[in-house]
Amino acid sequence: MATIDDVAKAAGVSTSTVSYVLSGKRPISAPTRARVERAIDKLGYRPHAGARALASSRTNVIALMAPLRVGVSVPVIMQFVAGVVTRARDFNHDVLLLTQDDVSGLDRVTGGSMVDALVMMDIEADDPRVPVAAAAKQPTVLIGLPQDPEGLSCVDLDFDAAGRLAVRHLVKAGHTDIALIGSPPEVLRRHTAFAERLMRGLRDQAKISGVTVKVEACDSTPTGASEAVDTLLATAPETTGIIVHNEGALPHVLARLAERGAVVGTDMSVVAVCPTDVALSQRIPMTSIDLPAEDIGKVAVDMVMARLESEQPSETRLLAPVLTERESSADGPAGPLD
Amino acid sequence: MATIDDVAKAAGVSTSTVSYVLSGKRPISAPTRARVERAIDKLGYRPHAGARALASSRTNVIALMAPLRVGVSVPVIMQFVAGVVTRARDFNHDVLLLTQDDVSGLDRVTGGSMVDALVMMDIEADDPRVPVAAAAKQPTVLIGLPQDPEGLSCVDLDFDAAGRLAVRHLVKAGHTDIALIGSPPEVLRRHTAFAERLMRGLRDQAKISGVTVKVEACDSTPTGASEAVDTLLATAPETTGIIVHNEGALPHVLARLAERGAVVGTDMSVVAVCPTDVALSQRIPMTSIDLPAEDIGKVAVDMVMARLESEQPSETRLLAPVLTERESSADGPAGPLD
DNA sequence: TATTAATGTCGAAGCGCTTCGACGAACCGG
DNA sequence: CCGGTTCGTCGAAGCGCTTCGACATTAATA
Repeated sequence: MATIDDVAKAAGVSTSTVSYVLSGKRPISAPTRARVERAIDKLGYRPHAGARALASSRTNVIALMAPLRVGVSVPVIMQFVAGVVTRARDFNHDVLLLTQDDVSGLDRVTGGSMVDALVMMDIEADDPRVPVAAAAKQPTVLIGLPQDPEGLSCVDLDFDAAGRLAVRHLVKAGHTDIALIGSPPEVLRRHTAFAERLMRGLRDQAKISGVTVKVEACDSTPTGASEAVDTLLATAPETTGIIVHNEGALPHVLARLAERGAVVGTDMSVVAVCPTDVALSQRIPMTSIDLPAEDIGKVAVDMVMARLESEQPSETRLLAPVLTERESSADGPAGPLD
Repeated sequence: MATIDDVAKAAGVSTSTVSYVLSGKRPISAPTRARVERAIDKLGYRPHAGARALASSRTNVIALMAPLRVGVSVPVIMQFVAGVVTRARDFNHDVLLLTQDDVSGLDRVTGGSMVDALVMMDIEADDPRVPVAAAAKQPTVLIGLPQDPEGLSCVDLDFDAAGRLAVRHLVKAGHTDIALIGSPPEVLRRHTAFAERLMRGLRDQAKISGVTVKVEACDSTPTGASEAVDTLLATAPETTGIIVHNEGALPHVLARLAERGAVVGTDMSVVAVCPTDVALSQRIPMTSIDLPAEDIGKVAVDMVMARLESEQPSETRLLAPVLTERESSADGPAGPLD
């Protein structure tokens, strides 16, 4: 491999000049720059990342912690990941992927200065990674909202507002008996932030609107979905509006409803909280509140890069939920409220 | 951040001694080692990855190219990824994730010595990345089989054998009219290796067994699956055995078959080629040939690490397919052949 | 007991890059 | 026409680590 000195020699300049051509941190005359550039691609020179990291204390790598936990939809995780990776490249950064949610990986990459910054997904209310990340010298952005962000920046869909929006939508259409088919029990047991926030929004709005909301946890399997639907139909047969917040279970919930004779979009209104592509690839185009996973990933990178470039106060960005009406919801027994 | 010199000073030894304690490359007496180790965790010392990379020309990072292409099942990709990441950690390596299939990313990370080795997924017959990887100084393992591996190691399920096995299984059960519902047209257009190999195996065995195999490409959408099923039933109504090689379409294929009145496991035998968990999470437990994605990922890492530790000739490892009978297949019109 | 071989530790020379201060040359206004 | 800028370039000092050769010690061998 050619080194910067080889390039300097070939171009007849000093190494620092080559470095400045590369970084643009000092003015270089056009002819010199041209000579250097010619030498660079004649030799096929690539700066050594480690040497660069050592000298500049910048790695141009960010870490992405994307725990592959049971109960969370893998395609949705990947949408976040894709957003992060894509946007990181726009900032000339690469992504180091950590799939275990252990704290050890975290301080390996931060302590060892392997990365310039951190993005962490799937944050729990009381996540052990948060204090560790807060103590690191690298800026961190959380996708999700812990109880105490400890000065870290956060970004997520405003699930609280999403919950309220979903209920309002159903109430406005005349539904008074509403249910949530939610995350798998494991997810709730972990106090995953987004699940709890949606439920809070739901309940708050239900109280305000004076309607009932029955909550049913649901495994992301055909069986789990069937059970959830069955117990719902058994314990709250008057239900006419269902909110589904579980990408994996959604198709099976719809299938079970069909088997049980409930016609979605007529007898039963269903609002999904999920990425748009998931909403559209069901048997019926679903009325849904979009979970803009890829965008959130991109915003996370934007935020973390901003903090890298200049000291900035931490901020929390909650994206406003957008509900799109499609064919899975209709007016309820009380008729449209206008 | 504490440096190795700080540790040396604190322990009253030279820096090289600290280094040798860390690497174990030279014998160090127990008391010295103890003093050094105490100093290390008193200071919270972490070696600087860049400095280490520069001095040792080892980064302890491997690159994983996992292009997120249309038509390939995201959960399946993630199983490969999970296998790679997990196993890499066993070798004390982290994973740099590249999701674009462009060659530029490839030589950024190899040329810049950002990684020690490479694992590339989703290999096409004539993949432009292959020659580039072959020219890199880092060892590379391909998950998939290009036309010309150019001295690189490869690992994959033996799709050729899988195709033959699937046909043999159906023929033995008395089916003579067999069909494949395969990958999406985009995947075939890209000449993705595994899709073509499965089809080759299928056809070879069909010729040998004297049966017909109708091949139907299939989008991984409800519509795509329905269309595939419909045209199959229209153009080859005598079909009694179907092989499905398309994780995304599988549930929709089964749904459509049900709608069309074909009882899977009785009228119609279906063999899936997919990961076991996918086979088990269908409406019926599917007879399937396992695609051991996570294992393949792990093997890829094992192979690449072996080449890293000692110069070894390249090898191609094709995992033997295993068919597990479950409830989606049964004897056909000609009855069991024994 | 003299000789050789481990064993344990140190010092110093890099690894390839960035960056700071310095310096000559060209350029400005007064 | 001269002091003060600005521009373009250079040299050298690190960044924090690994690793090689050297050098004492101590243990094993004859």
